Amino acid sequence: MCRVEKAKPVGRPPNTATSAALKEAALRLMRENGFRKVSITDIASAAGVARQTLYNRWKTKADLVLKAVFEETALVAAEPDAAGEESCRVQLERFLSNVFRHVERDGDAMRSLIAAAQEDEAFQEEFRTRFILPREEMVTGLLRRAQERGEIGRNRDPELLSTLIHGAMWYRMLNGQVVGSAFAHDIVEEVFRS
Amino acid sequence: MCRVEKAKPVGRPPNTATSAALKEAALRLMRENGFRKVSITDIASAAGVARQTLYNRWKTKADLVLKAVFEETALVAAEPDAAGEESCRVQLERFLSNVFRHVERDGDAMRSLIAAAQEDEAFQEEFRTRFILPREEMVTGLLRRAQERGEIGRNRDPELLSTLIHGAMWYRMLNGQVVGSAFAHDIVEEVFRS
Amino acid sequence: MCRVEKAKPVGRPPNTATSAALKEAALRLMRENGFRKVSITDIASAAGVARQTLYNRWKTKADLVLKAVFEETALVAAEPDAAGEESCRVQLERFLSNVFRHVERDGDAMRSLIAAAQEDEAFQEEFRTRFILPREEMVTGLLRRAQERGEIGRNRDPELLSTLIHGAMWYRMLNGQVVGSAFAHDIVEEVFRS
Amino acid sequence: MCRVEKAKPVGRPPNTATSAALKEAALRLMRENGFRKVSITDIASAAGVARQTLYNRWKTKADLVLKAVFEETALVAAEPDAAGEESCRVQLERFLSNVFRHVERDGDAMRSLIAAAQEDEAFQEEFRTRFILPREEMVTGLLRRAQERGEIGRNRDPELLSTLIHGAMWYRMLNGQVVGSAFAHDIVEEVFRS
DNA sequence: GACTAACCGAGACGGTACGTCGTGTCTTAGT
DNA sequence: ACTAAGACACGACGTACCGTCTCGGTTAGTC
Repeated sequence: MCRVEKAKPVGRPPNTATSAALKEAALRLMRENGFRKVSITDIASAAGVARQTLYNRWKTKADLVLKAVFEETALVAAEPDAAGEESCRVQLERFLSNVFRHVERDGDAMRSLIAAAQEDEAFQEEFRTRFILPREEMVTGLLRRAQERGEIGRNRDPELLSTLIHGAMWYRMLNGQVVGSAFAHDIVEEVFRS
Repeated sequence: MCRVEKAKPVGRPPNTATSAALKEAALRLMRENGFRKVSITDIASAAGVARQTLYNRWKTKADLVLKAVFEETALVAAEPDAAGEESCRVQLERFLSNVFRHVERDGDAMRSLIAAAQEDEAFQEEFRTRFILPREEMVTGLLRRAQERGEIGRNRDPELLSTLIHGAMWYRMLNGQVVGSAFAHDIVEEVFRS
Repeated sequence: MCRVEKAKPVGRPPNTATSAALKEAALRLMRENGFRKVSITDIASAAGVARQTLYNRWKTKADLVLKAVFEETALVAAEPDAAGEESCRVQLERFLSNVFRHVERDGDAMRSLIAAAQEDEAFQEEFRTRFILPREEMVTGLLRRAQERGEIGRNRDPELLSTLIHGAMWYRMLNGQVVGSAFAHDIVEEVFRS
Repeated sequence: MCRVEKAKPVGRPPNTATSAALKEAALRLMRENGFRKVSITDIASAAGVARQTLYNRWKTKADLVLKAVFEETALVAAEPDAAGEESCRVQLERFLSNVFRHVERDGDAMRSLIAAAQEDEAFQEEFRTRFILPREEMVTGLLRRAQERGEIGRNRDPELLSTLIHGAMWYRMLNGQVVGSAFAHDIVEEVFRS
């Protein structure tokens, strides 16, 4: 029998407070000034930390910000776990409203991340796997349940619908337009029309 | 009394061939390496031109590329001028197919432009006015005609549909997925389902 | 017939005041703090100039300092042009006294340069060619004239004597000892003893 | 009454093999790459030892190397203990030949040490006391004996001669020229000429 | 035979300097 | 007036060492 022993770390362990300070500084500065405008030097000195320390933990600025955003939104985006009698339509609208509200706050950060992903293959991949796909699957899953319950027709394609929904959000966001609960309502209306 | 109708230019006029060479170099290099990876210095020296010459004609790298892309796509995106008996559905699908085919070639440039727009207010505005809105209106107009002809219901919202359509395209493009004629067909199917 | 036209410079010419300021700052800082302790950044900012400007003109800090020292000492080390009835012995003693007085002032800089030369082949070569050899030849020439005049014997080797003389100076200098006119006198005494 | 004769060490004593490994690695790396090019990190990892271990035993890289060189050359430079009938002239020539041969091997290390001494007061002092002065005194002593024996005149200054001799060696060494037995012979010839 | 102080490997961390790159502006001289 | 070439200030980049500091684990010699 073979138990996997977790690799025992040697040497001085990284100071978790330092990591936290860096993440916090990165998110704050990025929200204030945008991803591009913030330099690694800025983040490090805002966190009161040597620049090298940042390089010790993340490969790039994008890497750091990405991880920081993940941690923050991990909780926020908790699946509605839609039990009960509530209709999928209502659930979707509430989910979109929540997401859109979040975008109202962190939209600039997201825009910056999407922009950064366009210039960096590896970043793109990680962003997609850890951020985009999970959200896509939430919507796809919800729509599939709606199909099972007969709220939308058998002939509809949940994945295409999910692309349309997220695409609409991105399109508005990236064009500097508002995304709010009214927009969420309109989208749901269109998707669920008989 | 003497009014100056148009400022008569004195001195040596700008060499139009130079502008063309710069645009050509900019587009080529950007297609090969992406917007961010190409520096103004690169473009200028690829065109065999001094950097200042570039600054004399465009404010920024983004400005140059934007103008260059406009000129190239001006012809491509010529309005279908939808006369005749052809259904709007068919027209829309053909239009989307055309656009998508173009995206397959210049998608990287477009992605770069969209990314650049996220970090530059003025660029965003110009990109939106001269590139995005015209395309949006083409689709909106087409859908409105479809509504008049009864191809889609009175209760549908052409602008929302246009956002959904363009959004889907952007979403796929920015996530590094293919956009092809099959995708165009699926979208049209969804939009025109009764 | 082929006349060598001197390469006509194009573009904005380097600002000579900038070069002068950099050289001056470099020499001053090096005299105050020593070669190693002075960073390129220090020199550039002391001269009120961008760091890149320094890199545009000299390959390394050593390169800059070397050139600066050359220019300064070019005049100082003007050959005695030993005309007249004065004995070579007197001429040599005066020459050494002059050099030693100079060392009293710039000895630290010279020590730094010699040190730097030990870690950099190319620097060593240039230092040797442009600084050391000329001085060596002055002494060798003087001794050769002394030989012709019968002030020293035919069997003596001017080059060996020059090595002994300069070596003594270096040895004292590099060991932090004083080199003064008394030392010059003692050396000459030893060299010219019958 | 209890006087502490020597502080009795408690706890685990330093591993002597570790010190030896560090010294060996330091000398080897320095001979291969020169003093400046070798970092403390390099030495420590070449010896398979943590950096801190090095700092526990020596204050600086120079300190380590200096000590290591001392130990190695302590034996080499064993005084000729000039007994017997051999003339001082022969003894000096043999001594210089030995030293010069050693320089042929470890000259680069010595050059590096001399260079390092120019930038570090304390290092200079230690280098001088423990390395240079002993060698100087060997030569001075030898010359004084030569004077007593009448091999050189009463009016000569042994210390000046020693400075000339060592200076010549340094001068050649620091200028990247060879120092060999022929050079030793020439020097002795000059010193002992009547 | 257990205790305990020092040793030791490994790596975190704040610094400082490095050399390179790109941007936007400027200064020349030549067209 | 435009162009080619290049100077220049500025600011960010990623890397390399330095010297110090924390960890966890290991001895060697006393109690």
